[in-house]
Amino acid sequence: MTETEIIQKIKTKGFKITSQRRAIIKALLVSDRPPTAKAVFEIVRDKYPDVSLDTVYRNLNLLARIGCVTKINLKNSEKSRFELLKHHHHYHLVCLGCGEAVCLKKCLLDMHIDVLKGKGYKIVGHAFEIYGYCPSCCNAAEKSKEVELCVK
Amino acid sequence: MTETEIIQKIKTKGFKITSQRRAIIKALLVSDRPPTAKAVFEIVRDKYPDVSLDTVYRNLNLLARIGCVTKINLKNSEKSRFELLKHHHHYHLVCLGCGEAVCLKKCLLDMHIDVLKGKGYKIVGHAFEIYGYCPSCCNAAEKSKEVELCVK
DNA sequence: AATATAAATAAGAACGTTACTATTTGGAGG
DNA sequence: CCTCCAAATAGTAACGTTCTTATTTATATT
Repeated sequence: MTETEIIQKIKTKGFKITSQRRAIIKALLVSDRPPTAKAVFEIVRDKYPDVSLDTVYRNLNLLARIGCVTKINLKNSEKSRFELLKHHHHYHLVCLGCGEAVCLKKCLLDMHIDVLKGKGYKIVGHAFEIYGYCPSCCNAAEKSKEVELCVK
Repeated sequence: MTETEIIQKIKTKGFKITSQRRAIIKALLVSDRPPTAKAVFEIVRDKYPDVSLDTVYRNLNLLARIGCVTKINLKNSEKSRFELLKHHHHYHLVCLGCGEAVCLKKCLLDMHIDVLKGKGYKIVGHAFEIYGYCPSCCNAAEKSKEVELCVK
């Protein structure tokens, strides 16, 4: 999404445009990979030294709620990352070793979602992530006695 | 899983059996719905007043890593819950209004997982949750200007 | 049974994120 | 251009979870 589209959406929803909010959106746009809240905070602070971390979180979560941003919540207590909504949203296999994400085609949620919508549910989001180790990390993992397949 | 099976698995993996660890497993077994870490902590503390919350977390996470427990990480910063592994694992639609979870049949992950395993990935877990509002909560949600479908 | 060692523990600090409160600000209507 | 009010903000406290460190404990080996 472009800055203009995001601003437009915020206005449509009845929220206000503040300078901090603009700066947070810009920070998302200039980040190459989905940034953490703290990374956004540091970018915004260059221009607005008094901005609070709370403001950054509040706005990132707002953008997620109105559908401009996807909040990527990896398990294992890693920090959340905030990804600008792409038109072709997809899912990932996240390697717990190196952190790299392999893209998966989206092809399996629609059935459930359609059924639920038909029954009067309102769907606002979903999480679908597979966790594991990529081949090059498997050697290291092999030495650990903890690693095991959860899904047969 | 039974207590004996869990203990056996811990031993197999080379970890030790401590009294706190036993008490944590028992707490999982007596809980009707998957408990939070704090709930486990309070049960265990009845018998071991000096147990630390850290110990509870450490052990619950260990049980998750060795495949005895599923860690349920709802978005929106709710607390994690820890569910003893059932043989027929399934997924949920979690209502953000009332918190109720509707069970979904498991029928869609296997394809991806098989492909990945064929390529040498080691799968240790996954997250699959749909977030939204159930019909009876939709009325309340209707009044909010924030609610919107993310998935068309 | 005594010993050695890796693992587990308690206590508290640290981290990521959200909640609270008093103050400031955007933007709609006069 | 003013006024007004809901919304947004900064600052800080609180919450859930993990990390660090020094101490204790479980288990294997003698």
